[in-house]
Parts: sequence; structure tokens; C-alpha cells
Amino acid sequence: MPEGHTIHRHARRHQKALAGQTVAMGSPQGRFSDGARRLDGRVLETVDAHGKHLFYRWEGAETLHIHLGLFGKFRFYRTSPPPPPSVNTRLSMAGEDTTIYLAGPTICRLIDPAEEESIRSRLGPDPLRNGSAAQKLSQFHVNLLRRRIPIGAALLDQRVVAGIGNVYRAEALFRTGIDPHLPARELASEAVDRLWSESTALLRAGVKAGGIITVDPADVGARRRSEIERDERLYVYGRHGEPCRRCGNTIATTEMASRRIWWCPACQPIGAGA
DNA sequence: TACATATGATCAT
DNA sequence: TGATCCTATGTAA
Repeated sequence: MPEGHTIHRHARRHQKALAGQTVAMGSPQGRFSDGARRLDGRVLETVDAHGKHLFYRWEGAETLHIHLGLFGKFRFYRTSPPPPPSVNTRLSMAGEDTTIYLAGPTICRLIDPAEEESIRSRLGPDPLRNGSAAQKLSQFHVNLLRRRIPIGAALLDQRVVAGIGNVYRAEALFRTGIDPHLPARELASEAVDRLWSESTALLRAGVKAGGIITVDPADVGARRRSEIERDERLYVYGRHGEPCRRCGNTIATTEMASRRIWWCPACQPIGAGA
């Protein structure tokens, strides 16, 4: 389920499995036939993720741009793939020993290097991308200072920071003790620093684990990560009315940026983070 | 069988 | 702000 950690995972895996190879491309569903025909039999050079966007670069300076949206899914087969369901398989990619199917993406299209650059330029710093950590952090500061919207809304704006979604925004704010309603520009510099480093750590952990786990084991009575139960992985997301895992207070919820957000009114009191 | 919902984003108004 | 697109899943009926 796709926030930045999932996308970066796909990028790594696809790069490893297909880059440098001639790839057979198809569109069983028919909705990407033209693009698939164009790339069929070409060599895939690199797979790169930026926020929730994937860029597959092919010989001949063309890029396959994929965005999973809320519903998109990859299926990955090392050997003998089943026949692709033609109702929903937008794209099939087959290399030497790997076949990948894509269903339900928001975006699956061919773009040129200029378009790729223009998409990237609209994305904020991605904690999961290589590059100067200091530079990305200072960009995050600048982006927040420009917005009067609540920090809870700003974190979902991919121009502010790329890769965070509805789960991570709630969890990162909880872990930093910041009130989601606080206007972005009013965050103390030190709170912005903490928010960035928490987000980065959580996203990285998500890539590593292949899923979102934000609780410290001790807060759910576990000794190590592997002991954490499925329904105990998060502090606040989706926990309306349940007790806070840190203080026992009741988790609250509201709508913010057209999505539901949850927080602990005691751990993240009004104005906290200013 | 139907409906609500979901870890996303864009476009029109 | 609301409508729309995309698909799978769990729950209600």
C-alpha cells in the first residue's frame, strides 16, 4: 500500500530484476497498448523513485512514468507467471527471469526527459532519495514557512515534502508531539527539524520492513519489533476513540486536506510545536 | 449482492 | 468543495 516507502521498494526491486535487460512489454488490458508497443524489446536502463512517482528510463531517452495512486498494484513473479488478468492488467513487463504486472495505476504513460524534469521540479524534497540531507531539510523549512495551512495539511502536499501519505503524516506528528492544526509557518525551527528526522526515520524503517510500523516496541509491551502485533503497529492512524498508547487519553479525529487525520489531544495539545 | 472504505491526486466550480 | 478516476477488500444486507 503505497506511501513513499512502498514506491521506493518497488523501484529497488524492479531495478534489480530488470535494469540492463531487454524487456518484453505488453498491455493485456489494452489501455497502454501504444506505450507498450513503443517500449517492447528495448533495454531498460534505470528505475528511479521520487516521492510516490516511479520513473523507468529506457534507451532512447524515454521514460515510463507510473503513479500507483490509491489502488495501483504491482505483482512480481520470479518464475512462471500466471496469465495476466486482462480486465485490469494495464502493463506487463517481462525480463530474463522476472515478470511484473501492473493494475489500477493513476498514471502509466510515456514522457520525455523534459516532462520528467517538470514533474520532479514540482515535488518537494524526498527523505528517501539520495542527496544532501542538509539541503533537503532546509528546503523543507522554506516550504513550510511559505504556508499558512495546518501542518497536518502541509504534510500531504507533495510539493512540500514528497513521499508522505495519510498514515505517515498522522504518525510523524504524533511522534514529534506536534498539534496537526498548527499553521505550518508557525512551527518552531526545532520542531521542523524533529519532524523531518522523524519522517525520514519512519519512511526508512518502512522501506526496510516492507510496511508501516511506527510504535516503539515498549509502548505496546513488546521487547522487539518482531513481537509487535498487526493491530498494534501505529500510534494514532485509524484509532478514533481508542486510548493513546503513550498516555491513555482518547484519540481524536477530524478531516484535514480532505482526508481523515487522527491525533492524541494530550500528547499533541493545541499549539504544540510552535 | 451491495455498499462503504482505503496508505492518492487532479480537475472543475 | 465536490466530482471523478482507478481496484480490492471487508462488512452489511
